[in-house]
Amino acid sequence: MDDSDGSGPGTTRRERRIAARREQILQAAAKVFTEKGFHGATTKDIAEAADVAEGTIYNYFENKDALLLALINSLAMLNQREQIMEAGLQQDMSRFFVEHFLDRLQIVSQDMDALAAILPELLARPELREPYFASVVTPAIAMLERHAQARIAHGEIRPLDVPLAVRAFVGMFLGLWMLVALGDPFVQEAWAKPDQVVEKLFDLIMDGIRAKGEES
Amino acid sequence: MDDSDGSGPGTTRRERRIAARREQILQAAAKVFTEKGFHGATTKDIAEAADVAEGTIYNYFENKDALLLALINSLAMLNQREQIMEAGLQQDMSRFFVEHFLDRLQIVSQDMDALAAILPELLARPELREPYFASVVTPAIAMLERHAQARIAHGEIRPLDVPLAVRAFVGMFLGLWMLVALGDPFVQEAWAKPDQVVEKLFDLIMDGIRAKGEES
Amino acid sequence: MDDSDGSGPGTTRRERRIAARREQILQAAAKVFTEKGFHGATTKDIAEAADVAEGTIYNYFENKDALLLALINSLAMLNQREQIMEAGLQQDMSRFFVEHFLDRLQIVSQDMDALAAILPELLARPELREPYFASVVTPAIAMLERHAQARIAHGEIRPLDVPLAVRAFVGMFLGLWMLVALGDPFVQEAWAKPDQVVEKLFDLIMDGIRAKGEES
Amino acid sequence: MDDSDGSGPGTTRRERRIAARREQILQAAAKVFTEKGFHGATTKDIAEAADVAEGTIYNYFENKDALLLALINSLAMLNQREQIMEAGLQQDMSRFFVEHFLDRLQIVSQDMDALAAILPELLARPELREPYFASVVTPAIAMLERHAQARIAHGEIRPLDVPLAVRAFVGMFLGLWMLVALGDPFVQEAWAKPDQVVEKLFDLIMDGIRAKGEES
DNA sequence: TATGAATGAGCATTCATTCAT
DNA sequence: TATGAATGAATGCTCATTCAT
Repeated sequence: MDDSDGSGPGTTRRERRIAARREQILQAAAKVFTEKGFHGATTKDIAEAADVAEGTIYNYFENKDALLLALINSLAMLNQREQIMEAGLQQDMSRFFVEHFLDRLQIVSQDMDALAAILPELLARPELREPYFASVVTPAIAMLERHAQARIAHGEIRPLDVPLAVRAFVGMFLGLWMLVALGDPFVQEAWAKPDQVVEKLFDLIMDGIRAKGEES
Repeated sequence: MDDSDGSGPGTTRRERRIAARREQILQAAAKVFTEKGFHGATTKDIAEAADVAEGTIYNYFENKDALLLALINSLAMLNQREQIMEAGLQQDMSRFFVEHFLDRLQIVSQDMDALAAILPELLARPELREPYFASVVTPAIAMLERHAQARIAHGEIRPLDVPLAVRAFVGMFLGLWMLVALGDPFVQEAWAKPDQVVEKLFDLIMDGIRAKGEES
Repeated sequence: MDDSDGSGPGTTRRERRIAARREQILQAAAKVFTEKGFHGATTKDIAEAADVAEGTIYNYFENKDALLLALINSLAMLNQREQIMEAGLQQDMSRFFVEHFLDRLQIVSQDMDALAAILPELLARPELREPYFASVVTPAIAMLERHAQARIAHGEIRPLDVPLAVRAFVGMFLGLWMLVALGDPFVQEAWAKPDQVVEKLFDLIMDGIRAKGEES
Repeated sequence: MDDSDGSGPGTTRRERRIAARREQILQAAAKVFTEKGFHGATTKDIAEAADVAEGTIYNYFENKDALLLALINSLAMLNQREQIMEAGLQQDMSRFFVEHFLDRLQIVSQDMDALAAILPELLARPELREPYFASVVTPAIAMLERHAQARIAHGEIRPLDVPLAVRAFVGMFLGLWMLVALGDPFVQEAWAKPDQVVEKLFDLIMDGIRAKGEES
């Protein structure tokens, strides 16, 4: 009804205020979930962290579960980086891997704690798993499969079971992330100065662990 | 109070009865945690599954958390298979990897659901992470590191950053397991007929993904 | 603030606007109370039904209870039909009873649902009962008592305990109404084609149920 | 498992303890509902009135609604007096009416307050009305209809529309009860010394209000 | 006046834990 | 030891009411 300032296309001041409040609450929820886990976090905690009354939460989210879902979806948005990866086909593999991966690491690191708060619920509750898997994991894997196929066609990667290899690759990073989440000090440190680590991992993935003299 | 039979060294009938009861409750807890997750499981559920009164649980375990800890520890016992692995150094790598891995898969598959029930709590609660990490993850990684070092010394594996490589390896399996837990149908199917998959993974790990003509 | 037109004696345009708004909200409240009961109705419901913001309600009514009281009072206004009844003394009893009763039935039927929504609160909350009883029930009964006295004086009704008889009479209709409210299908149907029913009831009231041959 | 005392057929001590506790809570609920109405009564109130912890209520009743339903059902048991009424056919009408009615009044008076607490919910909530109507009202009316038919056959009551007459009769008492509940001082007093009132009502019902000289 | 977002007291219900039997 | 009824603190959520715009 009131969009008299030119602040944005299709967003009134009211809509922006509402979106901001929603975000404020969502961030608070992410913070508290991260600190105490989903079950350990009370709506009171979240309200306090958001500097809002408890009831206000319910003006923006149906219930506590809806907060979790919204958080999952916001993490899912990381996926919109897909384009970069398609574009990455131009680069040679080493450079692409290193650059893209470092880039990705930056992003994931920030959300790692939030993910660690969400993952438990994801594992424990099938009804949350399906939408998450469909909207986050499936597209990411599909994109990597296309990427790998292109590299194979281009002769950079040898022909192999692409779905499995991609999942092994994705799994490796998921697993390394999990080691961090579980508190492994080695990976935690490595995560801190990632350039060398990423290079070494690239090496492992490209050439495997076999000694030179040996034959497969 | 009663050790009049010679039934075992250091275990009276009473002690065995107690141990059996404890195990009965623990198995029930594992079952219920698996089905409903730690938070979804009530002590009432567990008592019913164990065919025991609610109060009886507290004669064997301090509280609900203690059940979780005991379960974590019992999963940690998988580690006692370590000897096999040390012995495995005699075998050539391919055979060792395949055999050991298939073996392991059998065990892990059985406990996978229980782990999926426990992991969320592990991730959410730092005070549980530390003992778990120390008693399960650290020894497993250390053992693999020793194993890898031996293989390097033996010239089967090329010299590399062993701690990182081992963690990448462990992470890969953790990550693949997580994809199963998250519901990825491809890995779930692959998990079902593991022989081929294991072989392909071995291949990937040994030789990497690089096309033959290329040079590192 | 603005009474510049001569629109009515003592009512400015503003006052009329205010009264209209009040009525609009009150009707909405009646509707929602009827549908969901007093406790089931939220101020949000009422605001939506009145096509008004929630806060606006509080510009016209102190609180939710005040809405109920206003509704009670508006039902009490049915009482202003009293004059008709006094006038009814001219008619012979049968005609008066039938005509007046049918008339009344029309009115009551419309408000029956609203009454069913209000009555529960009336029964449950003493502080509401008193004003209602004083403003609605007492005058109605008093008027009927005068009417009955007149009929006795006129020789149409035999001398009897007027207060009791009137209450038995009033009670009978209240009770029949309650049977409808409780869902009795027989009375509900009878309510639908009232002419015959009213005649039969008149008969019962006038002559009782005793068989002709019998003596009191 | 333990019925070693001869205290009752098929009731163990445990069962009796449980039944007693249930009754204790139910009585407390009746009391609190009566005082504050269903919505005004909190589970905390009920627990305090029953001298029990809040949680204990839920060991005996599913939820607050179940308390209400149990109360409704316990009032429905008044109906088991039916036999008396069938037997009452032996007595002459006047005596039967007076005796039975006085008897009934004693009972109803005691439960009147509880009924006043329940009725509002009955009126407001259709899902409660149906079972109540089916289990309490329908049988009572059916029984009175049979009774009336028998009296007609016996020549004590003139032929009339039995269903309507019975409902008018039932309605009259319901209505009088409601006037009491609404606080009418006259009926309240009359209720206190019922002998005369009952006789006068009998008179009204039997002979109607028509003056002797008049003709229908 | 009208609005509707913010508020927070209040409530039904759950469930781990205790303890008398 | 085993039992399971009793406990009551803790929690998610509702909704009448307020008040800044």
